Amino acid sequence: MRNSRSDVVAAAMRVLDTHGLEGCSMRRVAADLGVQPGALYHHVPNKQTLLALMADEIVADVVPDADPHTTTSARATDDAVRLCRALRDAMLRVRDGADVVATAAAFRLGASRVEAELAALVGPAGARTLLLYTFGHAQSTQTRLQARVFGALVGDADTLETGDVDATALDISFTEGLAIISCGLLGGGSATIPHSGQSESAG
Amino acid sequence: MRNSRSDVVAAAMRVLDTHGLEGCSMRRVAADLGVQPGALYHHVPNKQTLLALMADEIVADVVPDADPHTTTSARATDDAVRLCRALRDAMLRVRDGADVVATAAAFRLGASRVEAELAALVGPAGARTLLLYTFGHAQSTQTRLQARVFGALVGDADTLETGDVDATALDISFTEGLAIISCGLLGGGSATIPHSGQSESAG
DNA sequence: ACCTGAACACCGTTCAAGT
DNA sequence: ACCTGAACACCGTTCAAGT
Repeated sequence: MRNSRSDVVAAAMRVLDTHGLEGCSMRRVAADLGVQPGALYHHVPNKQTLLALMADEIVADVVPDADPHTTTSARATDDAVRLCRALRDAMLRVRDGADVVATAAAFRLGASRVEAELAALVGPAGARTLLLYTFGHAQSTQTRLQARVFGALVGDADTLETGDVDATALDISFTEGLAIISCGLLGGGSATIPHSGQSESAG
Repeated sequence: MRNSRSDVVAAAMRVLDTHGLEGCSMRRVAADLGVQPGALYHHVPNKQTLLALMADEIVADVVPDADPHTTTSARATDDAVRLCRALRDAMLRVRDGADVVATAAAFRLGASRVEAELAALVGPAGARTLLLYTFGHAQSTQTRLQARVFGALVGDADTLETGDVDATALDISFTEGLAIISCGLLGGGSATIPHSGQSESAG
């Protein structure tokens, strides 16, 4: 054989890095592989599936950096926050990564590995809340940092006026929201208390 | 004159309703207006701008249904939650509305009217957190409900297995997340206390 | 099994020329 | 000022035919 499915995904990741999500066309991926556009459809049924595979790769090595001795719920919330941080880092590491992951995740929210891990720590409602916030903030961050680069290239004076944001300011902004949510998770009330083990369905 | 800018936006909203965001092409909007594609560029510089105008229209009449006697912060948080609910309703009211608004908002987070109102109630960090959650949840909701309709048309048996979600279940899910965040906003700690009047910059 | 060649049915955007 | 006609440089996807 000449090309495998993972060759296609690897090529797509390369094109994503050099041309961004908007420029990541099937035809360009094919060109990167030195192959005709139609050839891709032997390895992948359509573009949407290819994007989902890319999203999986971006998120692949997002792991909680703490061992699972979840006794107090304060500890669990802390682990969940760390997992969100790792997820955010993974998405920001690749060009337009947040958009790729968020788009693919929208289709199957409730079915991802990271969400399951979060749900085990802080319950399903907490997991959704954290995940949606993390996706949204990362997308916004990436859009703004990219706009800043673009503005710098054009020499746009408005850039400093409307978007005087740097990476560290956005980091702090992310942390603030995370603090609000985790505070709400600890505050009791309507927040579901997670089972310390797995949930009933592993599907 | 034959067509104004608002005619173009109105036509775009019609096309959005009948064909969805994916099918909302400049050429189709032009056809709806009985005009050549190039004619649109007399009223709008590009498609991105048209989408932003559509987003403005979708969100236009999102107003807080409570008067501004913000004395206790519990009251302010409640108003903020109600504003998020109104925003969500407005987005869900039109086909793919959440995607349209979220895409347009990503470009200028920190510059929208609704965000400013939220910030006045619960501070900038709280506003961002609520807004990103509301966008993300609404997008996910709309994607899933649409997938359910599609599955029903195709008669896909997996629909019931993987996505047994209805509108009310998603409503409850939204409320749960909102409860977590507002609980965090009230919990004090790192949440910024809003000024009861305006912030320093009205820009 | 994997790929080529070629087509089909589309896109957003530009721009001279008309009225 | 607003629009036509026509083009430019692209898309995703399909499919007979080759090896």
